[in-house]
Amino acid sequence: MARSETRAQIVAAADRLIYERGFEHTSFTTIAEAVGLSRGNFYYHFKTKDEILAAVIDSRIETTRGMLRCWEDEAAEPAERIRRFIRIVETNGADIRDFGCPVGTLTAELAKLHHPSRPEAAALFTLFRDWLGTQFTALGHAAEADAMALHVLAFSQGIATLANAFGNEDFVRREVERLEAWLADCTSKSARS
Amino acid sequence: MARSETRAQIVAAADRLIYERGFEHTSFTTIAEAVGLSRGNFYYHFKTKDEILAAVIDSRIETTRGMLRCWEDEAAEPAERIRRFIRIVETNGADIRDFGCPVGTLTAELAKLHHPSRPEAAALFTLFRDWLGTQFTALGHAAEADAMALHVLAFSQGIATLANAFGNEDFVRREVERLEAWLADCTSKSARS
DNA sequence: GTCTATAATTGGATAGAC
DNA sequence: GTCTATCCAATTATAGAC
Repeated sequence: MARSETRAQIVAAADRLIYERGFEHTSFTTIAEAVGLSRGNFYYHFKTKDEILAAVIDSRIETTRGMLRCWEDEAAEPAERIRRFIRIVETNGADIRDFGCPVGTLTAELAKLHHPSRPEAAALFTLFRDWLGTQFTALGHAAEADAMALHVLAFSQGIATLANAFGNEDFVRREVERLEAWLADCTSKSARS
Repeated sequence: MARSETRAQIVAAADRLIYERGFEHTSFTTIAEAVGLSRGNFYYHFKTKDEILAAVIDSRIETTRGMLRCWEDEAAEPAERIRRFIRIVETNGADIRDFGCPVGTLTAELAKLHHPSRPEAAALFTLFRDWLGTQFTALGHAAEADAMALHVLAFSQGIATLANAFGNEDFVRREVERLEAWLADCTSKSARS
């Protein structure tokens, strides 16, 4: 198989495994087995475990950029775009109940490990933060755009954490509605002014 | 040293280490060194790593119960009690920025590991959930008490996650104020009725 | 109750044949 | 580009002396 193709398969498998089992608990053996590769061959593609993690984070950054672009294409209204973000805790409900938020749980794990890739993982958060900030600026809240972006980000992280802990669907729906009501309130305020 | 005394020391060291480094990344060696004990002696007190985790969770449950009782003693007003809870993200600001919330990060890790002690870790969340629910009921919101408790719990989890990711103090203060404003709004509504 | 010594396993990582 | 064989360090865990 072509070098880049195998590499892509490794990154895809590692991405999923790291999400489901955590970085530390994901071994070379596990990833190699998932791809159907020998451990020896593995080292031809990645020299160290940290290299795989870096590749996975890069891949997630690209995927996230694509998703944000997609939301921009699908919705012209900033408020509707923000709603797309808010609803991912429902869209990815099953995964979040089982494994939490991929960004939040990875960032938390890397913080505890003092891992060198920690800033890159946090950059995933920054991607959402900046994108949400841009939408709030477009809504006419330039001065508080970043604060509002962080609020939405934090709120959805909290929902993800408790959804994972309790597996309660009603709770997720209720909190999403609460956050959407808050957003609607912001929107009406900007429309009024 | 007396059996129970050494055991208590082990649990205290393991508690802190698991919080700072995560459960999987905390080895017997690390805990033994922290207590100043040989690895061999260690097995006299705890047969398996899972046993230590169970003891740590039990200890956290007791500590939490004590903290909740303390808040009840210090504040008679339910709203003030809830405010004590909301402010722990500031009170424990430094730890949360470095290691996240001890309950949220442990629950998330154990979920990914499919660890048998997962329910016990979630019980820590339930402790706060029920206590907050009791306070909201006392505030005259019996019907929505649990939903409001979960809201406060989720909100503070979100703050902890982002505080850990970004290390932003302003953000924490702002979000705590936002949550306190929400609480004040609830209180005024119950006062009016 | 604490120690040293050691087994058994798994982890990351390398060398070299094909 | 993929394999097998191997190394080394760290991990959980046990046996038995003191």
